[in-house]
Amino acid sequence: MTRMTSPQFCLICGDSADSLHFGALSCRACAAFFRRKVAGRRNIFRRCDRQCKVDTGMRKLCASCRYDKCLKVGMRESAVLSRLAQKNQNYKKPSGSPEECEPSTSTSGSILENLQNAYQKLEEARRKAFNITHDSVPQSSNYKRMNEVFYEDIKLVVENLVSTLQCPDISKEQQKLLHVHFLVPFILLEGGYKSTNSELFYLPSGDYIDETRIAEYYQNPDDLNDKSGEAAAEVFRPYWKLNRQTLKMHLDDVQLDLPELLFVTALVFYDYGLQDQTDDCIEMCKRMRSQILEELTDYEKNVRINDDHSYRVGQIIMVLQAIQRTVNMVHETREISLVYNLYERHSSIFETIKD
Amino acid sequence: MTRMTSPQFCLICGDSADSLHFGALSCRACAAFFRRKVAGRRNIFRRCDRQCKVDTGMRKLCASCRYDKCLKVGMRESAVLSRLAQKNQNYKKPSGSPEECEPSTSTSGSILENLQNAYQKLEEARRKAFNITHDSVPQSSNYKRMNEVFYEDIKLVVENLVSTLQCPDISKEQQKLLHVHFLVPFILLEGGYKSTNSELFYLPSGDYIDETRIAEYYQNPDDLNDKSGEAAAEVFRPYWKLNRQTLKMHLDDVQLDLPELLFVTALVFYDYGLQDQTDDCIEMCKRMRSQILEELTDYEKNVRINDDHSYRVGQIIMVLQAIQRTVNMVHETREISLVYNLYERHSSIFETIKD
DNA sequence: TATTATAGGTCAAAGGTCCA
DNA sequence: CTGGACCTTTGACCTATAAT
Repeated sequence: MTRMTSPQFCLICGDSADSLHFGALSCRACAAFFRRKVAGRRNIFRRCDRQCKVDTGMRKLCASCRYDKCLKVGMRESAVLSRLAQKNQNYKKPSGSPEECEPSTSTSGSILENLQNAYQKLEEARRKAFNITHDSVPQSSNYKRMNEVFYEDIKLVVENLVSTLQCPDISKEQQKLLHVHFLVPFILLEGGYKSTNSELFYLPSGDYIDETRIAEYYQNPDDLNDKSGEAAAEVFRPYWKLNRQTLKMHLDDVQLDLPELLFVTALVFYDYGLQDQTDDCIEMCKRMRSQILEELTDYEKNVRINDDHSYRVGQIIMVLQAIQRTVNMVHETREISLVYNLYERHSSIFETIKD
Repeated sequence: MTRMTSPQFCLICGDSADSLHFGALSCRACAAFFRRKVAGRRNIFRRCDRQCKVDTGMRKLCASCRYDKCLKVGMRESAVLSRLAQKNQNYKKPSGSPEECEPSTSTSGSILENLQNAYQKLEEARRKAFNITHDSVPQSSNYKRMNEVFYEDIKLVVENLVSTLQCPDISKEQQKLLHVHFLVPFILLEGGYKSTNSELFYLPSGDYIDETRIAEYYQNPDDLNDKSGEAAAEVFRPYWKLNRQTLKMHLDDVQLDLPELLFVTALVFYDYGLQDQTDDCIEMCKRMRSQILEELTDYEKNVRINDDHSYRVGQIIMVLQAIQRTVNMVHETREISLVYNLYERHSSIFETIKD
């Protein structure tokens, strides 16, 4: 704005001025000095009595006086972008070099890392609960056993996995909504994952159901008193057919690895478009999904050697559609309410965990 | 048309707005920013978690969030360089880097190209059928009119769009299965797409329904003889609430452009996991989906300037889940069978086309 | 033909990175 | 840590063009 023909001088050191920098006419050197000091945010050790003369020759001598003069002639700390960046917690360090490829899995506090830890704990708890040792051989199982397993397993999933999925600033009711909606798709998803490439269906206990011989196992209730057994069997009866048609086919196709399974798990959890979901909860889920997708793409780019990570991400996200279809088919059978009954029996767990 | 005397503000940064730019009210700076980013076709390095607030002070801080916001408030990439493109059909985008990839849209025989042609024909047919001229102004419409529009439109969709979607080596019954399953999600998807960023719901005829005043329009049947009118109104009644909850929210978020809409459309068509779908048909759909996903990733890499195309692809594929949920909710109302009745009336069209 | 709205082009100013 | 070379982005200002 002040474009004068006369030569101008740096208001700090008197050197020939470059242009306006951070709100004051200055040379590039003083501008760079000011930027570094602001960005560095370190205290400037004062070694003088504030009387230093700052000029071209002396400007190196006293940083504190030079900085004072910068402020005095009108430079504003807020004009340094990297200063703003620090106020903005979301700002990442820009990667100058193109070959920069820090795998973001190592980022502490990442969603994946949390989930990996939680899942490890879950598997550990399962080993204990179901007496799985490293040399135990998977056994053919039946529906009664399956019911017992899931009855026990839902407890473990809630304790170890669900409880670690953060829901910042969300009411307990809404959290519970997410929890309730999470369990069925998770059971479907994880079951399909563990049974990838197999004709058998693997339970969380490590045992399996041979789907080709389902009929004989199903007519084998030797304990008629156990109502919950029948209930769960009812719930999971339609599962086989539906699952094979939709979800299992997808999962066998996509061949998820464990981190990918966990990303999909998290996406399933932070679902939105649910009935009775509040706007706040939807916003939170959007934010979380955005973060998860970001981490997933980082994972595909940097950790897996896949060249075409976009394609891979697309394939993985398509699993969500398959899950959605399967869940909806299960819902249509109306027997899903029984699962919620199972959930209700454990709901005290939520109450104690979410204090 | 909306020339208000009150001062207007840039929808991106809140600065005082200049005028419409590339489809959105914005200041000159944001307009220039958007133009440069699109025209430059260089990747925007994302250094944040997508949560940056873009305002006058911060707008310089995060280019990727600023760009996202441009898209979100309605700026269209296609509006940049549109003049040049019109003047010179052979206009090539400036290639910043020598190894600039050839945009795959030009690939002859691609799925996208076929769909773009088909969709253009469909829109052309709609203009003729619904008497849309370049100077016709959208009218508020009602349910009776909506029914007429969809009754007519399904015919046009089948003739112009569905008929061009190839199903190699598939029996007519299976093709019909795909066609029938396609119509509802397509109507939902395209309606949501055309109504992006609007509170109104736009019909294929160009007219709109004002959802806030739905009740008064719904109780307005002046022709009780027209059974199909009532039928379709019944079908689409639950649509409004469900759609707003799930699909519309996604679509407003993702801001698909036309090619992306068409990719999603194709993915919806080549669905698998459908009841009564044969293995052959499933195999075909898998192949087609794979090809579509490939083309979509190419498109995101080469045509759109998005830095992390993986993230974009993931976002887009998530729309499939939202569609799936909405379709299933519509199915649950059981009124969907009426749509199939509408379909049946036109089924002769299939018979003549697929010889 | 003049006007208006919105597109594209240009360039100095400003910020950032890198290295000796 | 410093200074300065060098690069990229920004936004004010200007011109171009299509529709009216």
